[in-house]
Amino acid sequence: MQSKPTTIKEIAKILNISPSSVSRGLHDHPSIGAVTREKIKQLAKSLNYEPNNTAILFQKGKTYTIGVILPELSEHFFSTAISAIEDELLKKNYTVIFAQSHDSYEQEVRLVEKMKNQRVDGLLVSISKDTSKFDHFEKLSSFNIPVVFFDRIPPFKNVHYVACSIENATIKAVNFLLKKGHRTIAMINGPTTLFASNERKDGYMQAITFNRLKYDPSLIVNCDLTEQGTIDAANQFINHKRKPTAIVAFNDYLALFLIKYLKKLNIIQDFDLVSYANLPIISYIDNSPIASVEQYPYLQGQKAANILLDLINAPNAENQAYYNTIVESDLVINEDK
Amino acid sequence: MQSKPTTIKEIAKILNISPSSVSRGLHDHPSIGAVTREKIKQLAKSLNYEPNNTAILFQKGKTYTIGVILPELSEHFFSTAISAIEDELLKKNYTVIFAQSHDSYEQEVRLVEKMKNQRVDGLLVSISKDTSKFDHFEKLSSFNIPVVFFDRIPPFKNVHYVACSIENATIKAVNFLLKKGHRTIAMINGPTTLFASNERKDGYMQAITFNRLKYDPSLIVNCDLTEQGTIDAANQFINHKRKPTAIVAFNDYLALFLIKYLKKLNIIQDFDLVSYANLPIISYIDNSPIASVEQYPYLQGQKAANILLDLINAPNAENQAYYNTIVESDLVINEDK
DNA sequence: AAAAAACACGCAAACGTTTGATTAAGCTAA
DNA sequence: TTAGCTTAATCAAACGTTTGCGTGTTTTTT
Repeated sequence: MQSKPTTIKEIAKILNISPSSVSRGLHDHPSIGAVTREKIKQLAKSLNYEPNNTAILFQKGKTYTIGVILPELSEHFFSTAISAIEDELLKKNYTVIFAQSHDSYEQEVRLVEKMKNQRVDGLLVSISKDTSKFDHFEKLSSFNIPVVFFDRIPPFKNVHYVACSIENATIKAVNFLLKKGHRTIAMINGPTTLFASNERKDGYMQAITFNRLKYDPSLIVNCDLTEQGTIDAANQFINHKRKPTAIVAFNDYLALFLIKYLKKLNIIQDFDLVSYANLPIISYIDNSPIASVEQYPYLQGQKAANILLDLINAPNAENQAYYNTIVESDLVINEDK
Repeated sequence: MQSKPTTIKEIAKILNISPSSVSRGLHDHPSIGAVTREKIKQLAKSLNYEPNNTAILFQKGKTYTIGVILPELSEHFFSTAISAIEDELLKKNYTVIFAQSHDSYEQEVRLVEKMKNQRVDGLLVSISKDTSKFDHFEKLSSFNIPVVFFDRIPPFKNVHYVACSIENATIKAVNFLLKKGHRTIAMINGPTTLFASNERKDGYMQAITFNRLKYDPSLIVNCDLTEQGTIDAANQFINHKRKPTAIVAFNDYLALFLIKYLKKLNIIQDFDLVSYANLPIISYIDNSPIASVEQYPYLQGQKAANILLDLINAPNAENQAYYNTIVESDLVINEDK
């Protein structure tokens, strides 16, 4: 028994009134009398009437749907962020559709195109590692589809974005290590192509120079984020003429590789580690970083979602300022250490 | 400059042909001549024509959209599963919308309702911990919306599902421990209300009795999945007259709690641990479980997605059998140990 | 050369809902 | 009484696309 869903027309026919009256009745429009309104609502209920969303969306030219494009959903950072986005948008009765770029620029371009065809009301994006051109996003503005970037953002200001101040956090992190007495602090950074790598480097340099120490460029090593890359980087420090006593790792994944390797060499106790939080359970690990930069993915997701809603509902889509929101990241000290 | 999107009608008007011909031309319908077809396609391209999806969906009464409802996206298991689902459905040009029940039955009911209103073509669901009634899903079948459950499935056969054989995996796990010489094996199980708990218990009992050992019910302790609950359970074993030499933990989260506690008591070396994999990096932990039951979330997601597509495109939605797919889970031995 | 078939396209309805314009009836105030 | 107002409802168009059916023209077949 495949009951076709009830429609407004059917209700109208049964009640011998017009479909428009039914529509208005269901929406409490003042021009429908109380008696008729109740009759409509009761019949609708008893027939299990459910508005046909596709019809409404089509009619209104609005989809109440937000697209989310991010590199990799199975990374904890992103799954937490999108979890927040969904929670936030559900409250406002928006629907979330999402897709993963898998860190491929071409895929990202395709997905943006697809989202546009889906007529999303707006887009939340964390860009792929490969993305250095942004035409595919600019095209959206001519269709009046607002975009808010989060966490992985383009390197310029004239877009809406939410991100963490990795630079400030890095300053805090290095200061913390300096205060603990460390004088030779190394950093295993990400690829130079990443904006995030530059921020870390800048923060590091600022902290060092502010404390009137000499900045030694050879203490920052870039790495490709793989396990082998991390090992190679570590080797440079271990054999360094000024052997560091503390290491700042680009993220928790690198920190894990590093810990594993240093343990194997049995020199883990020679270093204090600081990392940037991606993994929830890293604190359970022995010899885990003594401090961690928390980037608040849930908060970032929340804020990005709300900014997007603001933009969608802004009356004057014209000449409005760009939202450039910075979520202050915090240095979380691992108590056990 | 907010260019309104081009429509088929406009193209038709410019070319002085009917909208139907344009539509057919764009779809390579045989009844449109090659010349006209090319003219249509070229103009469409130059005007940046993009089909209005909402109109198409409305017209076809199909949304090419799949809903996914799961308890908690930020759990690694689920983010991996949905990652697979998205990858799989994107290939077939379906769109994914999702929502989290946050393990609340009421929320789940609401979400099912919402998905139905969205007119999804099908639903993939991992049920909440609280769910013991299933009317909200049964309602869907009268609207011809197929549902495939994965991982967290209802406790009966007359639905479509994909899940892991936790029972078999548990047998393997216990056998593995027995082969290692353990004779007193404890289990920290989940709440008795969970189907997953019963499976583990059944597997445990089968392995024990098959090996002609005596089953001691006091060696299985149920726990509420919290840290304190785990500690309470552990204490029962530690003070047990037959102190176990191996412990099977309900999942990696419990294993973490357990490891932390046993380390604190400095008796971690007295136990061999086995757990069920939820966390990707648990193997990096010292004293981590010596073996782990892998439940293949990516594979489960893939299979569930494909089954759903089969159901959606099945010509005879009537009297067809239920897909009851079991993904064999494997016991992964942690090599380092 | 006539009949049949193939081709190329147009017409109009349909999908379900919303909404501006319109109307008819009853009521109020001068 | 009559113009004006309120109330309660209807009408019809519109959103963009698809599709069954019809039709006129050309080509093929016999």
